[in-house]
Amino acid sequence: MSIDRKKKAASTGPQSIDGTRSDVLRAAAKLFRNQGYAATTLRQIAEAVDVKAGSIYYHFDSKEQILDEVLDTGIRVVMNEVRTRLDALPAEAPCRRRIEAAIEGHLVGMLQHGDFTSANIRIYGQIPAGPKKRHRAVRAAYANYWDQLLAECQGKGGLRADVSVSVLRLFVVGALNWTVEWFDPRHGSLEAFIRQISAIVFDGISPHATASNLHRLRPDSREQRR
Amino acid sequence: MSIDRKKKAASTGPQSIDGTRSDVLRAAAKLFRNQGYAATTLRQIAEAVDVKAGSIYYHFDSKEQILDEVLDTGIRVVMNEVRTRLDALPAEAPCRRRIEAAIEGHLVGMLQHGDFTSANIRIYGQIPAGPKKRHRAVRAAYANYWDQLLAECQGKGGLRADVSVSVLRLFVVGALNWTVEWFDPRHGSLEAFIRQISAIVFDGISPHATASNLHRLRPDSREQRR
DNA sequence: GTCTATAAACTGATAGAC
DNA sequence: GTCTATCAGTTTATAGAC
Repeated sequence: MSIDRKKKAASTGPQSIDGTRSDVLRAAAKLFRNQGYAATTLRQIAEAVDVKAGSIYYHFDSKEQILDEVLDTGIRVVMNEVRTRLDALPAEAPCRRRIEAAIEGHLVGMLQHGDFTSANIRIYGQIPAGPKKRHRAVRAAYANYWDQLLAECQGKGGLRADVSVSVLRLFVVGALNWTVEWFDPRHGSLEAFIRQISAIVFDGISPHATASNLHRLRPDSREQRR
Repeated sequence: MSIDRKKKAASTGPQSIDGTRSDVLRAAAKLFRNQGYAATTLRQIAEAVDVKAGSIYYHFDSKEQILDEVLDTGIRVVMNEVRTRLDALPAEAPCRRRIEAAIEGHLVGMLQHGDFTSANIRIYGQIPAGPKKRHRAVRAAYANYWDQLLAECQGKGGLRADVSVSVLRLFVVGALNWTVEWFDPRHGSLEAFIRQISAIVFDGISPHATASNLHRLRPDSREQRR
């Protein structure tokens, strides 16, 4: 029996160094992401970390407490990546560079902690009222962080002014959030992906005179305009 | 008892004219959206349409069959709105206008059938393998529809060429999908919203010389560039 | 810290009356 | 078409042994 445990723990790899408690959170995030909160049973979480269901109650008071921690982690890892990059920029950095740094941090945070961030995004609209209300403050803080960045840039003329900051933030962060659902590292590096997404966010899908499509500016290959 | 039924049916409004079967689908879509598939019980669906749980099995073979129809409806209503608008355009319509029509159709379809479309987006990643596999063809057909539109435009130079069609489609459709999670009609009309979203999708968040921010082009109010 | 055993409630689905 | 009654299985959470 203890032999079985050691074997499984070894196959679980270096994740187990933090102990059962963190293992439960990681397993829960993955299951919440792929099945939803209500559909995930404590027995499934327990089995994933090679423990019996009853043992979980030594580390957590309830299933809802596990949910609380998974939700908060999903936002905090992203916020940390964004804040780190923005704090590293010089104070006089132009808006485009600052927003690029925020986009990069958001994407890196999302894609490197996919189970926590994807679980957060997927299940937030489906959880009970209690956890939803408790988690709201963490979400609001992150939204506020973006709003301040964007509002400052819009005030300086570094951001389009015909759309409100809140709509810009909801659109951009929403679009970034969704990339975790379809980004595939087999189709290219994360760095290249970040550059592409940044380009679309800043300049849209319209054709631009970039190095890779300059040839399109020859009149005969241009689409007819009206 | 039959009095109670009539009273409830009247309060349910004109939705009931299609009969219990459609009522079940509408109620299921709403519950799936807000609680997830597994968390929604047949008893909850039954209660929402003022019927007993056992009665649902007269109209549907299983809970999974209800899921199948809710999922398919969520994509089909959107695809119909998009196709209707594109088919109404003249054959020589420029790419910008065609893509604008697709964006408008997608947003109208999503926001006017919010429970079906939001349920689809929210729970697709969390449902059992059977329904997921069955639904895949409907999703692929819609993705293909966008890909053909975008590929044709990119070939004509009507779309930026430094990002692949599939990434452009995934980003744009993903961003549009997410708007159903935050669009609030109290903050403005649907028409104005569509114009704003189209503007961001085509030209990005960078400042532009539009009528509403021309004053920003005065040199002294412009952000310092480097 | 983890286990077993169990309580109390709920689940999808079926059978048969009306 | 809808109802009631019920089956067999599952759920979260608890109690107490080790």
